[in-house]
Amino acid sequence: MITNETVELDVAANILKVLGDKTRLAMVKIVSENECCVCEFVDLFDMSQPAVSQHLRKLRDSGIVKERRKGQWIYYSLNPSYPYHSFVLQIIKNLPSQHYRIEELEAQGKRVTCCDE
Amino acid sequence: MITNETVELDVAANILKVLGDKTRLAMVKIVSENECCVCEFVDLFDMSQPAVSQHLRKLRDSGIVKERRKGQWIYYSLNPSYPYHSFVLQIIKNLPSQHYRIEELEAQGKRVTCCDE
DNA sequence: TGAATATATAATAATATACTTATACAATGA
DNA sequence: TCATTGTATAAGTATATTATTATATATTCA
Repeated sequence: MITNETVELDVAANILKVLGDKTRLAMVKIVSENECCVCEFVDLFDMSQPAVSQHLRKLRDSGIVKERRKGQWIYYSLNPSYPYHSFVLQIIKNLPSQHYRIEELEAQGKRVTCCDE
Repeated sequence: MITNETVELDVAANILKVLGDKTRLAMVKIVSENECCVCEFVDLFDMSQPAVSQHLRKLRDSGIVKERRKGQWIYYSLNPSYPYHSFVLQIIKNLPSQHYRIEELEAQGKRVTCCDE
């Protein structure tokens, strides 16, 4: 749901800066559709694990996404308690779904098993 | 008016990167409400003329804003023919109005006279 | 407890960004 | 035509960003 609250200029600029990177924008769209863990991003983006971690840290530090540890894995998802969550949703809603990427991972057997809990 | 067209990920990331700067985001919000020329931005942001010009160039090169020469002055405004115009509108619609800034300029007599044409 | 796996962090290097100063270009008006 | 004003561009510099490599931390399991 999209509300009509105004977002201060500098807050908005910071959010847009964090989202203004192709990798991070894709990450945000992906976690808005599927909870996802670090090693899956490594596969999805064909990128080193530290590089992925550092992008995720920016997203986490800003508050846009949150993490949830499950055993050895840390799952990332959109953070609905983020004060500017609806602003983020509004931005990503017109991005093409990235669900097909998750399906490709599954087809390759690379999706982390998380069917418990 | 906001349409529901999807915006490719890398296109969106580039737009967000351009808007992910406080000065440029303010510029875009301002020109969405008032056509504005370079020297006015210099006053508004208390910033050097070349710095302003370089920000405007990024906005112009991306297609987000357009320019119109009027005598010695060059006026900037949102570019409604930009293919992703509605995406930009959607982003800036929740930013606080910057019209008061223009009114302050007017009160100080610093608004460029553009009452002709 | 120790090895294996998942993730985070630190240090570093390459590149990008956003200013500054100096200068060029364009339009106006005496 | 020349001085003035508004704007753009070029060159240089300081800082920020994003990757890499190396290492640390955390969890699981034998």
